[in-house]
Amino acid sequence: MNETRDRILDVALDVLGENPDAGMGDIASAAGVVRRTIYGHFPSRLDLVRTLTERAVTEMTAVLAEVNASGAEADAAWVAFIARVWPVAHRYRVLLALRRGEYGEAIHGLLGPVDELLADLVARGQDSDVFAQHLSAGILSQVAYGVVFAIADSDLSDGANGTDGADGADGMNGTRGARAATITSLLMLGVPEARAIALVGGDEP
Amino acid sequence: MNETRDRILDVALDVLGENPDAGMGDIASAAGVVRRTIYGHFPSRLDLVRTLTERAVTEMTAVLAEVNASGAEADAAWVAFIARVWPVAHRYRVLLALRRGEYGEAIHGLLGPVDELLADLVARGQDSDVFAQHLSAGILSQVAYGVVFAIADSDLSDGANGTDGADGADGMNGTRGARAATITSLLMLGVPEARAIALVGGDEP
DNA sequence: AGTAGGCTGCACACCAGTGTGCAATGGAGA
DNA sequence: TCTCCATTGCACACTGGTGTGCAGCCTACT
Repeated sequence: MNETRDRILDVALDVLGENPDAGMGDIASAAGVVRRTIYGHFPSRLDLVRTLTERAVTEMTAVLAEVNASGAEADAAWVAFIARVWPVAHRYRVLLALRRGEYGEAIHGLLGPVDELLADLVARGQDSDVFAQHLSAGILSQVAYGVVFAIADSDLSDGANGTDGADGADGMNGTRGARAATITSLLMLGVPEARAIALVGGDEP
Repeated sequence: MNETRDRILDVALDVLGENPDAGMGDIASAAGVVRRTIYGHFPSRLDLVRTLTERAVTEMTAVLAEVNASGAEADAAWVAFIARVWPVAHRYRVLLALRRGEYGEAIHGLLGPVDELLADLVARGQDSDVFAQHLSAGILSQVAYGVVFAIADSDLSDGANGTDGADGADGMNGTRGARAATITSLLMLGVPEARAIALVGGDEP
């Protein structure tokens, strides 16, 4: 039930990910609904953004916790993480964008769990000497995370971004992008190129 | 001459770098001036932002052109570039922030020269096999550039951010940050860790 | 058929930011 | 001292976004 509410959330995730300053009007029309309707589901814009962030954080932490508990080496866990996250990378991009948006301060707290799990993973890799130590785990994880989504933004041209956000397409460039993003982030984490390519599957050049 | 105008530009660079949505009021008070005064120098907010961007682009392209023409290998040139840019990294951060701001579209064109020079440098490195080729030169250069300033943002805590933005302090953490940012970006560009450390000077751990 | 609930399409009030006009102030140089 | 000029401190109009109220409508369910 609550089909409309879900669609609003879905669309808002996309719209705000692209432009954190998008107004209720933009979100509404993108969701094929009138502005007034959104206020029927969310009392305020902040409330919508908060709900949105909570949902994204929940999904992210689930993936991270699972990958983190798999017992794999940190670099392999990182690869698994990117592989799991990549198909909806443009979705989670909102986590980056919202920090800089209007009430980024209010949102920042919600992102704590994600930051923590990412830092844990990187710290684990640094402890077992598979990740470099030029930067603290906290900063390194944030930057690596940012790199992945920066590549997601530029590489896959987001495909058809029409009215409905039906994203079933893991198209070819999506796969290529995933490979590039994984390798690049691994390199940045200090994993040697040979090992990175081995981890990601040494297929095509 | 035009001391006030210069101070406005300086301060605006900082303020907008931190928050691209800052209003004329914020900039004015940060510059120790009343809002009305800014309109005496710049007819509109867009005009201020454009002037600002042009100035930043000019300085950046100067550094890049010089480093690019030095004849050094691409990785060494990159190191020189970061070394030159780092002391005022938080200043040039505006180039990243403005792309996402209100009229990022209008600004994007101004940044062309910087993007081009960066991509040239990276492409040169890829051609001579010192940089990795998982990503196109265009994307790789942008991401590496972003990484450097992301680290600048998080590492040096921006020091005293009081009323006047007098930034004479290249303090200790600034130097450490520069080293970390250079190594990290080199790793991401595909330079082996040993070579990266050699390039940056293999001093302390 | 009747009814309930979600959606619509207006109408507002409100606020924050932009850009302008104009008189007053105050300091630096002729 | 007088004058210029930048800066100030108001005033205002305008815009665009938020959030609310209310009457109507349309659909699904009974």
